[in-house]
Amino acid sequence: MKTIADIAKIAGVAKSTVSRYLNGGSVSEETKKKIELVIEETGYSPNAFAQSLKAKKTNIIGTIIPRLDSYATSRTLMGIDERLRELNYHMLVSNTDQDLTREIENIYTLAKQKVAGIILLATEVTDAHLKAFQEIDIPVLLVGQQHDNVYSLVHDDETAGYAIGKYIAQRGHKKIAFLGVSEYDVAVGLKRKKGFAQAVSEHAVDVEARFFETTFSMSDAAERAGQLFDEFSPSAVVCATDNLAIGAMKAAYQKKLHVPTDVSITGFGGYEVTAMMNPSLTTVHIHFTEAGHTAASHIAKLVKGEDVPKLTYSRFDLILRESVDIRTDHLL
Amino acid sequence: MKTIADIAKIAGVAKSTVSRYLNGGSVSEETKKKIELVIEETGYSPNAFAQSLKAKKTNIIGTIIPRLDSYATSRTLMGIDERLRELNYHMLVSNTDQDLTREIENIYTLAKQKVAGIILLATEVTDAHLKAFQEIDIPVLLVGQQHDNVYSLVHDDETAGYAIGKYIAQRGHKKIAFLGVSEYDVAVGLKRKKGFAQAVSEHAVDVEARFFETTFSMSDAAERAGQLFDEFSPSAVVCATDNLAIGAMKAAYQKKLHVPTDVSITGFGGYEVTAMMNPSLTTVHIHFTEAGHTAASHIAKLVKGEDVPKLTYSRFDLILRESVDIRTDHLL
DNA sequence: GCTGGTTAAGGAACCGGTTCCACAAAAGAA
DNA sequence: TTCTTTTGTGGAACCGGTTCCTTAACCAGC
Repeated sequence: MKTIADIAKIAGVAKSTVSRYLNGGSVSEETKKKIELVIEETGYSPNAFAQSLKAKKTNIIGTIIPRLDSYATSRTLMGIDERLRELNYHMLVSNTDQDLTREIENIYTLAKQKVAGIILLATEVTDAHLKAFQEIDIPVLLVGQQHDNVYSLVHDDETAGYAIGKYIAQRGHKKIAFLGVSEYDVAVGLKRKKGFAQAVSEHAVDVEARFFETTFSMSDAAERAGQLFDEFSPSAVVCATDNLAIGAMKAAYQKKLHVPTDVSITGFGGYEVTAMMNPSLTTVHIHFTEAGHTAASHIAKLVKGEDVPKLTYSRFDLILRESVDIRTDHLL
Repeated sequence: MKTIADIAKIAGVAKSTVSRYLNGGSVSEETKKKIELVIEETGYSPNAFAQSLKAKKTNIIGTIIPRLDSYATSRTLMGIDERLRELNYHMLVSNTDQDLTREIENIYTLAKQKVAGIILLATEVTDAHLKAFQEIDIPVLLVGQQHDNVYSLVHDDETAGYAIGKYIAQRGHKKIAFLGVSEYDVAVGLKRKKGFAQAVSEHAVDVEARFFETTFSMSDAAERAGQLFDEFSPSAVVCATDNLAIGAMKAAYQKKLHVPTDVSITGFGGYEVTAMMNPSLTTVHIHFTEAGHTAASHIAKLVKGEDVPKLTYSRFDLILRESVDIRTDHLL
C-alpha cells in the first residue's frame, strides 16, 4: 500500500504539496497534473486513520437502535444507509435490545470511537441521555421521539393517531378499543393514543372508548386482544402498531369473530405484510425510509456545522383497506 | 481529552511504560499501581485511531447485506451484533440493495476502512468476489452461501428442503407446486428446491411436482401464485421463503381456495408473523440469530488468526402448524 | 531598479499511540 | 566475588497523514 510520502517522492514534490493537492490548497496546474498522474497509476488512497488522528473525527455515523427485528427500524435504517452512502459516510449500527442502560453506554462508546455524528432511534429520552449528549460534544439527531434540547425527527404520531381515530369514529363505531403500549414510549405509547382520543371525542357522540396496554410482541398482543374481546366486545380495535394489529386479528380469528363484520381492526406503520393479510389491514403508512433519508441528510449537515430545523415531521398516509366496516347499529 | 503522554507525565513515567502497562508488557508491581491510579482518576481511554494507525487494523467488523427489509437479515444481524459486542468489536453495516456491483465495491471500501474482518450475507459468489477476497487480505466469512475457497456458514438449505418435501409427500399430496426464486441465489433458489425435489422423488409415487419462479417480494409471489393456481391447481404449494408463502396465502384467499382443505401451503424461514396467520403457517424455522452468533464468533477467531471449520451448518426445525392438510383422494 | 504583494512549494512539527533499542539495576550462575 | 542473564524503564523512531511557517519566484506599481 502506497503512502502519501511515496506519491510525493515519485511525483518529485513534497508530501505537503500532495496533501494540499488532495485537500484543495493552492497547487500550480503543472504540479497538479504530475500528482494526478501518479495517483492514478498507483491507485493511491489516503489512510483513513492517519486522517482521523489529525482531524479527531471519522466519516462514520453511529446509529443506535432499540431493536433490529422491527419493520420500522429496518426501513429507517435502509433510508439512513442509502443517503449516508451518497454523502460519503458509513453507518455503524449498535443494537441496544431495548435496554436503556446500554443505550447510554453506546452513546459514550460511539463518542470514544469518534464517530462524526449519532442518530438515535429513541423510545425515551431521560436525563441520562441529555447528560450524555452534552458531554460527548458530537451532533446527535433523535428519530421517533422529540425533545426540545435535541434535534429531532418525529413521525407526527399524534396527527396520525388523530387521523385514524377520526376515520373510525366517522364509520359509526361506538365501542372502540385502543390497544397500545406503555406510555414510556412517548411517540408510540402516548402520542398515538392521545391523537386517537382527541379525534374520537371530537368526531363522535355516545362513544365508549377503552384503552388497553400490551408489549410490542405479536403474541402478547394476541393474548391481550383475546381478553379484551371478552371483557369489552368492541366493534373496532385501533392498534398502536401493525404488529399489535396482526396479533389482534389472530385473536379475533381464534374467538371466531369475523373481521370486519364482527369487529374492525386497524394498524399503524404500513408494514408490507398488512397488504397480504386476510382481510387486508387498514393502517397508517409511515414513510420510514423517507424519514431515514431525512435523518441522514440532517445529521450530515449538523456534522458540517450547518443548521437544520430543530424539529422535523415525517409524512404519513392513511391506507384504507378491508379490515374496517361501517357500523349503522346505532341508527336502527 | 487526556493522552498517553499526559498519563505518563502525571504518573512520572515514560509513555512507553504506560503503553506497556496497557498492553501487558513487563512493568513492576509498583509502577503498575501508580499508572492504574492515574488512569482511574483521569478516566483515560486510548485513542482508537492512533492505535489503528500503527496496528493497521480496527476493531470493527464490516457486515455486507443484500437488503435490510428482510426477516432473515434482521435476525442474523441481531445475532452478529450481540456476539460482536461481547467480543468487543463493532458492527459496520453496508446495505447493497441486492446490487452485485455494489457488493464488490463494498468489499473494497470496507478493506480501505481497515475493518478487521468482513461478514458477507451473500446471495451469490462470483469470480469478482473471489478476486476481491484475495486482494484485500482480510478475513472474510460467507453467511448463507457456500464456496470452497472461503469460510462459510450455511443454513443447510438442502436438508431443510428435503425435510419439508418429505413431510408434504408423506401427507399424500400428489400435485405439488414449488414456488421458488432464481437459481442465482444458490441457497434459496437452488438448494431448497433440490432438497425438496429429492425428497418428493424418494417418498412418493405418482407425484406431479411443478416448479415456479418469482422474486422475493410478497406481492410478486401473490401474483405468481394466483396464476399457478389457475394453470396447475395443486393440492400443495411449497414456498422457498415465508414471504412467498404469505403471498401464496393471499392468492389462495383471492381465488376463494380454502387453506388447508383446498390447498396446503408451507413456508421457509420461521418468521414470527407465520404463527399469527390464519391459518398459521407450517414452515421450516431457521435459527438466524443463532447463526449470527456463530458467524460473529467465527470471524473474531479468524481475525485473531485462530482456525475455524471451513464450512459450518446452522440448525433448523420443522414447525408443523395448520396450513397443511392430509390428502387421501388418491386412496379412494 | 527597488519595494511590496501574491502564489507555489518545501521543511518540520504534530496528532497519539506502539515498538525497538539501549542501558541500568537486580538476580542468578560460576 | 565476578560474570552473565533477566527485568524494568526511558528515549527515540515510526505509523501516514495535515498544517503552520519559511522561503523563493514572479509580477506590478512607483
